[in-house]
Amino acid sequence: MNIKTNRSPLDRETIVARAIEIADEEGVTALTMRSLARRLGYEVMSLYNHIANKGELISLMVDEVAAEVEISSQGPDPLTDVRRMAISMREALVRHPWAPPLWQRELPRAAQVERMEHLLGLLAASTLSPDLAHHGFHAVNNHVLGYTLQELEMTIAIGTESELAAKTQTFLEGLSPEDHPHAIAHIHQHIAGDTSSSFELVLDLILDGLVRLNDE
Amino acid sequence: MNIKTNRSPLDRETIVARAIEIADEEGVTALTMRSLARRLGYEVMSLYNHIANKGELISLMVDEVAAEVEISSQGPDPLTDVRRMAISMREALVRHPWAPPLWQRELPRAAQVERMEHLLGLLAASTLSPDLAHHGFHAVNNHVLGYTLQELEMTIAIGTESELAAKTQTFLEGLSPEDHPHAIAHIHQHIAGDTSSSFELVLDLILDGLVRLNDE
DNA sequence: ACCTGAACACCGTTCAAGT
DNA sequence: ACCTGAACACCGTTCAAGT
Repeated sequence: MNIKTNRSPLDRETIVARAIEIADEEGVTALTMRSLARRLGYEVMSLYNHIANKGELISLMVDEVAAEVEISSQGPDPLTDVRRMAISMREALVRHPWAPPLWQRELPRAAQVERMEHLLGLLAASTLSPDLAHHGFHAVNNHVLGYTLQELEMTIAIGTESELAAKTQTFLEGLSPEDHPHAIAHIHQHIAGDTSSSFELVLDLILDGLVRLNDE
Repeated sequence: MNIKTNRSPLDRETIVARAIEIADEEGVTALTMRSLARRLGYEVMSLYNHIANKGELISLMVDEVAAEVEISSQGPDPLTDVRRMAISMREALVRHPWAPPLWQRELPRAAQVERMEHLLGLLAASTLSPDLAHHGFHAVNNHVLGYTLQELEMTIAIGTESELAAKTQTFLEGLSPEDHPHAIAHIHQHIAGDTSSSFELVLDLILDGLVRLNDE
């Protein structure tokens, strides 16, 4: 009796879905071909019948996160839709904290291309010049990615997880108030602060700046 | 005769320096404890007499890059110095393309803290409100990091390296002009474009936006 | 105090063999 | 066509032994 029951048939889609589960629950470092196979109820080598290698797996996982980004097109004007997509992208990235560092390591796949195409379309439909639309695409993209990336690192280091919070605490105590007053104040602002409003503040700053530059 | 000649004595400083050499020349993936030991002329295990583990090594390497960022304070006004530091930071990151993805994975070390302290000091000395100074720190930081990160990925994927350029070429050909006109145009803009002027354009957009928001 | 040989517990991946 | 046992070539790291 070789056939194990209670296991779904193996295909790319379910492999990627389980891989995302592991990464969400236990972090990317816990995602190995072996741990993935174990969760699926198959042997490691079976995975290679459906994906070329781990790099392809990760690329597929990232594209699945990209697919969660809302394609917005109902706004009163194109830049409002750009704004909504930026917020939706941040939400998707926060849902999958392992994704930001891997976001653009491979060439974009289907969902990523779709998101990119739509975002560029919105910018082209706006009042922005082609040149500013190009810069705007990257400015928005980088802001979302950079902000989320740093926010997640900060949350990991400072958040309520007692173990790492202690590490940060000893770090903070290592800073002398006379030598590093601003750094100390900055970290305290973080512990008290509301990050998501700060995200939108800078996002609007960028969008407004683009429009202003365009109208000059 | 156990003593090998022609090798510098082992210490943290030279270990980190050689590690950076390997990463610069052959990429981070080529940096293993074994390859590092080989370059130093020692055995692998000797490294552990000077550094705790590979994580600490990488953290030390990143701090060395942070030390290359110019601490600017001669400008006509504080925000000009902020601008200069942002440009200097980008230059340091471009010099060490492996650094951006690792930039804030660990708690900041001495040089990183110094850079942070000075940057925050400049923002505090500017006309910006404490709140906007806080947001400004992250906006500038994220822009530099995000922009450099995406620029480096793009360069790797699109640059003159024939092998990967071909990969991008087939990717481009996979996009149909009727379905993805904007994406195709965007990539062509990249191949032709001047990235470093775009970096400064968005940087100024952010700095001007902060001042404007502050003066409202 | 610093260096190192041997070994351990992992990785991703290949290949030939099974059904 | 898909699954898998055994094996390979790597990792980072530990520990006891050397000097």
